[in-house]
Amino acid sequence: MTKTAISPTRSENYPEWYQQVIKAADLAESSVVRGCMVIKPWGYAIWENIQKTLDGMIKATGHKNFYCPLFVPLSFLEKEAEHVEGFAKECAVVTHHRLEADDNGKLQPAGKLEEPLIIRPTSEAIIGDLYSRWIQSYRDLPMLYNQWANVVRWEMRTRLFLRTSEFLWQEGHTAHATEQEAREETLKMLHTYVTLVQDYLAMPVAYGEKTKSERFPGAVNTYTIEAMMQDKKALQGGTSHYLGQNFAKAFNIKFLNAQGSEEYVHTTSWGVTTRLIGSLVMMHSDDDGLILPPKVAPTHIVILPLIRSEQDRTKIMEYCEGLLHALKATKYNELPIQVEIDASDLRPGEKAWSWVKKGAPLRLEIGMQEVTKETVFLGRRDRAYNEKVALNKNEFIANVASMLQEMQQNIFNRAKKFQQDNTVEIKSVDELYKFFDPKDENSGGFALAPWIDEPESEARMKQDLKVTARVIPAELNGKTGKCIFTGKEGAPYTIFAKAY
RNA sequence: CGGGGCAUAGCGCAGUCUGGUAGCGCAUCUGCUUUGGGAGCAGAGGGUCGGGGGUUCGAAUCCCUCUGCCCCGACCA
Repeated sequence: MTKTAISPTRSENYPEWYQQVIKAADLAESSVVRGCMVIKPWGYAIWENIQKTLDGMIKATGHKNFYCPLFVPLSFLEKEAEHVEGFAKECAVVTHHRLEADDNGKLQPAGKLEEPLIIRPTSEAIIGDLYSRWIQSYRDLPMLYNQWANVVRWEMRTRLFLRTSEFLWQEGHTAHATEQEAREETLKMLHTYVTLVQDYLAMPVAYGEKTKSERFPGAVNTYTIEAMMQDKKALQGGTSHYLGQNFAKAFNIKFLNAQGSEEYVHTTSWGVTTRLIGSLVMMHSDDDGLILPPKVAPTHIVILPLIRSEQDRTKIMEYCEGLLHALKATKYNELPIQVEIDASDLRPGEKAWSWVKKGAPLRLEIGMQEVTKETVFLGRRDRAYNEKVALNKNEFIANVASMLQEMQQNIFNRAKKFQQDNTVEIKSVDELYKFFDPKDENSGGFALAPWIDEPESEARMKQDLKVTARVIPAELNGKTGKCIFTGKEGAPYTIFAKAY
């Protein structure tokens, strides 16, 4: 029986384990403000790494960053009927612009606004208004902009990173002359997200189109990336929408084409959020805490000096500094390797465990033995804690980048295997009900079944099994079969799962 | 908005039924001893018991009221 750093373990209580990992890794904590979180430096550094990588990808595909206001006039939101219906219930509304002390000295809102302002739940509305003025001619198209921002959705129930009232994201908004071009853009960005999560966050995903009921309010088509967590539930990691001319018509976004006649543009929008950090935690971590894929880790290698007697201090620290500089001069994933010496005076065991819980990929314990023998004593986060090895210092430095890459690949492979092992093709309603057996806690996963998208069977699954249609996997290239509910032919294979 | 809970030290809790000087664990601080698998011992600091009102000689405890939060449901990146 081995003691784990995180209690409870995943098998004992998965949701509580998730909260404890976040706490132990010092990623974030909940704020005094209901439903909001404070993202702490280690968590924010992960977000900055995701941002840096994705921002590069967004720019490489021809987009430019801009920034729009936090506030959206209420009347703007009203313009697209489905859109407002989808978001109305979760809007935070600003009605006043001043505070005045009342007779009891309590501050009261004063200065009522003529028109209430909505704190953006998403920015289609305000950007629709901008684009209607910015776009006049076919020469203005395509308009390819992205913004990094915070948004607020007043959710009923919140969980750190997975669903908070305020969250950080990027939202791309593009306008195109033709439907075909806008559709290509939608899919291009979907694939950008697939690359980001798979190659960078080491998260295998199923990707493709959403079913009708899961569509973004106001979209013609919604595409998604869906990841499987270690409790076999699905988590939507990002979306890309083809909005057709819905927003163009609502906001009057028109252009003169080359032939001199007026047309509505076709728009898209796409986004990923700080939720990615939540899925990263739930997909890769273990009962000892966070496990970070090296590409996203703020610190790749932590050097832990073990100073037994003061007379050794200078020698050990010099050796550590030398190691630090040599490692910093090496590159992984085309960027300098991030190395840190933890010189805090915690006890060795405690210090090492704190970095295990934070998910640092490599730990180097350095004492007099290493100094004398010119070695490093290495612990890897993808191996057991006590599986440490002594390696020649120079060999380690020479091989460190490939070691990190091997870890990155291992982490992806392990998650991929888990997803594959828990994805099952379903041929009948009976099989579906067996797969999601409510009496068996270990049941479930991704059920791949041919299905005609209609409300009756969808409601039935949700009611009986708490299961929803997650995605029609694009990898199957439109493969169809006999709908398991209606028996109709031509039903697209669809992934069903319990979802976050 | 429906149903159920909770509010006591920085964090987690006991004490409330049955009223009688505010407790425990962790964390913090100090000292000594330890240190290559999460240290031990000794000591110290820290709370108008969520707010307001009432009953009482006396209220964390009983009554009224207000506020905030959590869980289950509907909503959701």
